[in-house]
Amino acid sequence: MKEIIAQINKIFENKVRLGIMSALMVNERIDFKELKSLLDITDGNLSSNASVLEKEKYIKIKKKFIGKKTSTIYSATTSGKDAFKVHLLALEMIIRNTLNK
Amino acid sequence: MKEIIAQINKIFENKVRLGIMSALMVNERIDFKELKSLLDITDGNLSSNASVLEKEKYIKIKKKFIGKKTSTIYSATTSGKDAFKVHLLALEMIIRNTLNK
DNA sequence: TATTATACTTTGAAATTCAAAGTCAATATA
DNA sequence: TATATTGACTTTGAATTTCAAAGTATAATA
Repeated sequence: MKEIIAQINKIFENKVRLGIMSALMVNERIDFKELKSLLDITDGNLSSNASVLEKEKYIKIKKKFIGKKTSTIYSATTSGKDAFKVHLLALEMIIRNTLNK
Repeated sequence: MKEIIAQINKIFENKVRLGIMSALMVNERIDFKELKSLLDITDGNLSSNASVLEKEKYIKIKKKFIGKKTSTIYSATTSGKDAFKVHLLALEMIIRNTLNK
């Protein structure tokens, strides 16, 4: 049990960050607006949680110009994807040992 | 996506509480010592997180005497089990949509 | 040239975390 | 028989985290 719990990554415990990572596993890149509407959260919440993931080097944040407007593009790093998989596998084990009991 | 994320229960985001609930889904009752060693956490951490679950009525905390020593016994309530299942099903959907991609 | 809109970021009050310190009864030791 | 010490927790509070309101910067519009 403790071995599985130890695989739980504190950074991914937060549901916004869980959502960001999940979205970035399926989509190679997503912009701010899209991610915000996908997760249905406030600007501040997305921005600050994305910063947490960036600080851990789990995602990359790039700013581009679409015409004259800026656009912020998010993508997961390889280490972010790997760390997230470890986290999900731990959750999967917990689920497997818990449901249908 | 937001519909799934909305099913994530803030109380169960914390890994100690996730571990407590998971253990109490599989075992009808567990005592303090057993749970502490199962999760490998400090006394204070177990005690305060169990209190959070009790306040939500997700678990019951009973004190018994084993000889002349007190023993604290934890068990999940029906509503606790139900809430935990909802949480795990949401995680399961995220995992299913995320892994092997 | 205001004013409003777009696209975020920063700030900080409120909530949460978790180990150290505290409580309290039982038992061992001097 | 005082008085440590142990066992089984609980409480406290400093440190960290959360997240929406306020702020910033540029562009479009009236």
